[in-house]
Amino acid sequence: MTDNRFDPSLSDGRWQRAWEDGGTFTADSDADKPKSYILEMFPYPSGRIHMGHVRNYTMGDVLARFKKMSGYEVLHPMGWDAFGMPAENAAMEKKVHPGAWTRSNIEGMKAQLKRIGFALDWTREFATCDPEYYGHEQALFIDMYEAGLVYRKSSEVNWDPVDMTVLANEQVIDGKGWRSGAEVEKRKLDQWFLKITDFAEELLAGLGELEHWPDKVKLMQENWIGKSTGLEFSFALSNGEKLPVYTTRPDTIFGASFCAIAADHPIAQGLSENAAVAAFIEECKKGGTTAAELETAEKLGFDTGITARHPFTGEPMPVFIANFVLMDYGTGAVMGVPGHDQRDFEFATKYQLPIARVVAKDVAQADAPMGDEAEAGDGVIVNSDFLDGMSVEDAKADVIAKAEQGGWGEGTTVWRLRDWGISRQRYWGTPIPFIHCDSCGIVPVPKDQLPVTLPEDVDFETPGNPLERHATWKHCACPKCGGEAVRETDTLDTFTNSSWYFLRFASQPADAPFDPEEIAKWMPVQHYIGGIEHAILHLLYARFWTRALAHIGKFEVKEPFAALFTQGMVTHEVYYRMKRMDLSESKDAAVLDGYYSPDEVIRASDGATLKTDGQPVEVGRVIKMSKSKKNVVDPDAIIADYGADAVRWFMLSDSPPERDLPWSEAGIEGCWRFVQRLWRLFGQIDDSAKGEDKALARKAHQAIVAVAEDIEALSFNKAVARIYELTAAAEKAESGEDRNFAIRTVMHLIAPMMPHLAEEAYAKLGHDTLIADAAWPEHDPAMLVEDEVTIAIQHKGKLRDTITAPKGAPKESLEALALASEKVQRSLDGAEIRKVIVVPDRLVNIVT
RNA sequence: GCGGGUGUGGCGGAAUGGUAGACGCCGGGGACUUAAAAUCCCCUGAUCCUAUAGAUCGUGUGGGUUCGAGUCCCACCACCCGCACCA
Repeated sequence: MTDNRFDPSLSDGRWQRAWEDGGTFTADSDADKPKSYILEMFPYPSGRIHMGHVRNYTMGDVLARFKKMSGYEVLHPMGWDAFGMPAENAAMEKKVHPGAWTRSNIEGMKAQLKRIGFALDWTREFATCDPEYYGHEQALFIDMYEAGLVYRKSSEVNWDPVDMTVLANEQVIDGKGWRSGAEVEKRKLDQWFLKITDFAEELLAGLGELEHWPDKVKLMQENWIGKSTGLEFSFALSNGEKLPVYTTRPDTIFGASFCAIAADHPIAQGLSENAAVAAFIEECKKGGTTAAELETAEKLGFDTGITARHPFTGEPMPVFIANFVLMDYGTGAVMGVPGHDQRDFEFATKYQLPIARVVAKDVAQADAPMGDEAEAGDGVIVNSDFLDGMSVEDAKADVIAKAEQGGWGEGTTVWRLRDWGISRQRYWGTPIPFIHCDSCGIVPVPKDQLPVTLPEDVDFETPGNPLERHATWKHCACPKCGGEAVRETDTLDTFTNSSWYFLRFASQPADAPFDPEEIAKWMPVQHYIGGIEHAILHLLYARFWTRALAHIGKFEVKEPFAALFTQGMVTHEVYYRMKRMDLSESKDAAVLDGYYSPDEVIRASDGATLKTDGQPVEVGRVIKMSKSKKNVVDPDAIIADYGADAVRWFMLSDSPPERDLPWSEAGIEGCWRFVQRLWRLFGQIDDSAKGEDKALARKAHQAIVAVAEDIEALSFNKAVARIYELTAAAEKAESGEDRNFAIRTVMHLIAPMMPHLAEEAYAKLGHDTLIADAAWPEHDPAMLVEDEVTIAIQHKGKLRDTITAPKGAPKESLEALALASEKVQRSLDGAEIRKVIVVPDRLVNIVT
């Protein structure tokens, strides 16, 4: 390489090999240093690394390298979330085995990651489709079964007719399969479940201790868990049956004027011999589930003719089948209090049921007429017999107490969270390690027979579960009685695989899923970084597995991730053309003709043209990179042009990490220029030069502290800005000891961010060790303090002048200096000074 | 509908209640060069202006607290995200 130009095509590989050969980033759990576990959400091996991965892993990498330089033993592993439907889809489309497809993708993506120079401990790499990994998962699953956390039940499931599989509630979006987009159907199947609801209270309470998680994510989980407290009680019905209902507002019980049950409630079903009832139930099922449809859906009811007896007044109330009552929440039946619940209000208005006021602002307002909507707010109870005058809270407690004393109801907690249905009728997943025996029932596979491995010879020509169709795989002997039996052919939801992988990274004995002593050394993960799209599913399941495993005595850790960071997406503007459908001039007649990728387009400051024909293309919004919009930039191509460090620097610059990062060609060019600028600067260290530059030295010491703080806070964009400032100051400075110090400081500060450049420069200075192993520079606290400060002088709230004063100058002298300013005097223009506010080392504000 | 977030130059964005626009990108001007690339220097919120000076306005809108508000409070607007008939 030439001296005045940094050549990443030579340097990147050289240092990547040096780190690998030296085991630089291999974590030693026996090291006598404080430990730090840095983890990014592991990728699904879909084929290629994309910019989103690069951004995610660059952030973790900077943290990991910085922690190492700061004296920590760092665990920064990588692996593959390798089970999942894309592999099966590929198998169907391309006629390759899911395993072969997955392995080849892993190989390619691993090479891509290495090309970016991530400080990963590859010795701990695994894929969740490795029999060793999923075998341990099967063992843990059996442990959970034995602890009573796994059960089977016949249940209505979300059936995806395209993927031919069951979906979790979380995987159904607006009534459609999250992956296939197909309309989801209801089916009854025998399913395996994990008792996540046993941990609902814990998972909710645990959120309170997660100080370093984004509030947004905690709130989303809180809403998902959905705790509510209230009263469950039964109405006596005119047909002799009992109708259990659940309410969060027992205080409004005197305002109840009807009952409503879900269309699939047993009582409704029992009446369905009546054609009118059956027709109404059918009508309720038709309603769409999209946001817009629900918003506008009219409240519909069918009067069953049955009446319910009010527990206090004894009054009969009509019982309706209603389309707005959900069977799978509470008891599937509600008491309708139209005055204080908006849905009940709409319903009562439509069917002309009484709307009584039982909550008012104060007792004097007891007879105030109701408006045109329900009053859900706080107040005092009125028109409610013994509750009159009580606060809402007191009345709730009182009614619950009365119900419990009277034995007709009890205070209960209801959760929105459902148990986790983990059965998938799919091939490419962890086989559920159980055997069905006609005489012994359900029998776990003995642990010494684990792993239950997937058969290799499967076909994907027909939809459905290949394990079910396989000629021999499912047939086996019962471990208990030795008779003929069949294996469970369901596999575990892929979210299971990602629910404990961080434990396996921390510790990987051959004969157990993990070693509790090693777990104790590394867990919890100190920084967990990934996309916001996992705010609920993955993060809740991982928290559940960790708690469940702790519950059955596997280790002490309760929460897996001490700090969570959700990074923004990498975005790019879209390029497209419209075409006209007809000859009219109306712009509305134009429809999308097609999208163009950034490398098909020449982008100028005032627009964009297509390379092939030189004609303009439309420049659209800046949105998430996606193949369908063609606004993707391939990391490999960029790295080939600019090297790994320029790309890494781009990922860290400008946008705060939690926000979206707009990719731009100009931006990466700028990063490339900075790489070369640093290279020239690093070449200017001259140890023979003499000369002081206290201001520069001070800047360098301040940067050491500030950049460290910024990295710890993951404010990479701020760290980048400070490094630019120090670089510019060092460039301008006269050569001498302090300049050399400043340049060496820059070299160390950029080492976590641009490690190849830093290593190359470090080696050029004659070091035969790695800068990756070097210590973060020490700072001199005395050098952090300026001895001169700039003081702002304000008058009438505006800046009039600035003066330079020694740090810590007394108020009186600052005031005198301020008043001595000619500009200030001009602004004052002889006005009478009423007050002077002096903030030491900051400003003087003169009030007239 | 409920909950949460965001709003600052042409763009990405800085700013413990104390000099708004750090830093980067774009743009303009200049130096070097036969030329280009590369590099370096200067300018770059708006308006006014008697123009190296000076003034006014300016952080979504309208109020408020304060000597002083991008920052705190109240009301509103726009956009984004999550949940959604959850009793």
